[in-house]
Amino acid sequence: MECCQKDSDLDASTSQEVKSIIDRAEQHCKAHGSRLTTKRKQILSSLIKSGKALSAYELIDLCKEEFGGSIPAMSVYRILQFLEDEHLVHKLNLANKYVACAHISCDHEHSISQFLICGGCNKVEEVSIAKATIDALQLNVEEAGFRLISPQLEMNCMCNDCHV
Amino acid sequence: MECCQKDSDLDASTSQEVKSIIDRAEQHCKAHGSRLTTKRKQILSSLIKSGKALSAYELIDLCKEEFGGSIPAMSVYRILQFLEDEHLVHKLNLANKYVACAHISCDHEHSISQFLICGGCNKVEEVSIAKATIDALQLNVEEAGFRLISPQLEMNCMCNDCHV
DNA sequence: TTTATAAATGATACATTGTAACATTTAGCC
DNA sequence: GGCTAAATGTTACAATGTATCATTTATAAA
Repeated sequence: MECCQKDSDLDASTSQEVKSIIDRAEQHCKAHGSRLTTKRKQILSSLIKSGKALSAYELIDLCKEEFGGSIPAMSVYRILQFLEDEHLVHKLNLANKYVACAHISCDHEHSISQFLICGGCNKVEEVSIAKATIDALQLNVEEAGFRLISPQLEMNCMCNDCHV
Repeated sequence: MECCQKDSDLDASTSQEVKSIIDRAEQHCKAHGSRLTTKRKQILSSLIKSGKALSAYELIDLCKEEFGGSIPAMSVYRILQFLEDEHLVHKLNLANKYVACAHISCDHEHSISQFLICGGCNKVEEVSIAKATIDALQLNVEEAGFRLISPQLEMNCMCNDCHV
């Protein structure tokens, strides 16, 4: 098993695990001279706990449910932007949703990820792509006279739980 | 050169070429028991002429400019849905925009496409992916317990014209 | 040709998503 | 404490997308 691959049946992480990931995220921010504030922690841990891709407005509801106070939409978008800049969260443009990075707790830089998004329950798996596959796609890009900007592969899928 | 590969400097197709593609699209619809109405032709030919990815509202403006009468948003969305169902148009979810299929004039079924979307000018290239590459991605999907739904790869790029 | 029927389009109102601009609060530092 | 910058709140609005019902248009039957 890879260093940062989670167990298959571990979508709903225990609060202990969540806390550990948040701690790592906080260290990461501190090292970068930024701060993981309370609200930012709330958003991030909501994302981690859910194990799914969530929209900004779904996160508002979830945070209100779980932590009480309501966070305005504007703040949620700003916080998501911050978390994305810190590489703690990925924005999935296919679904207009956000998902916690699967690699917060590992030290290594991860390369291009392939995101599998379940159209039924919005569960997301972030898997890594073989270098040869990336190279093949990259070659297509260059041959067409383009350059890659956000090297992140998103695919609309159905997970086996949702697919009847 | 492949059967359906267009010349590199042919983004703004001549009206003759557009007409020819529209004719093919009309035949295609007739064969499927559907109709390519005037409004549907307007939307499709606007997309073909532009050679870019356009949003629904950009299409409204373009059609008004070019054909006079204004098409309500609701109709545009319905028409785009129709054209997508007929495989004449692809919806690019990354950009919330629509692009004419590059293969309207070829008979063969085309496989999974890789869409290169320029973040500067929204120019789009639709290229085909080697089977080995598709298989590699597909394998990742299955190993994660997912099934592919819309096998269409979209990538945020910059074209060489926009990239300074 | 006229009439019934379904398909296509129009109109209205509204839900959702996202952001600009400015005000206020909070945290860190002297 | 008091200063400064960062973070969050508030308001208003732009952009995108859809539900619902009304109207028009095309097709086929009488």
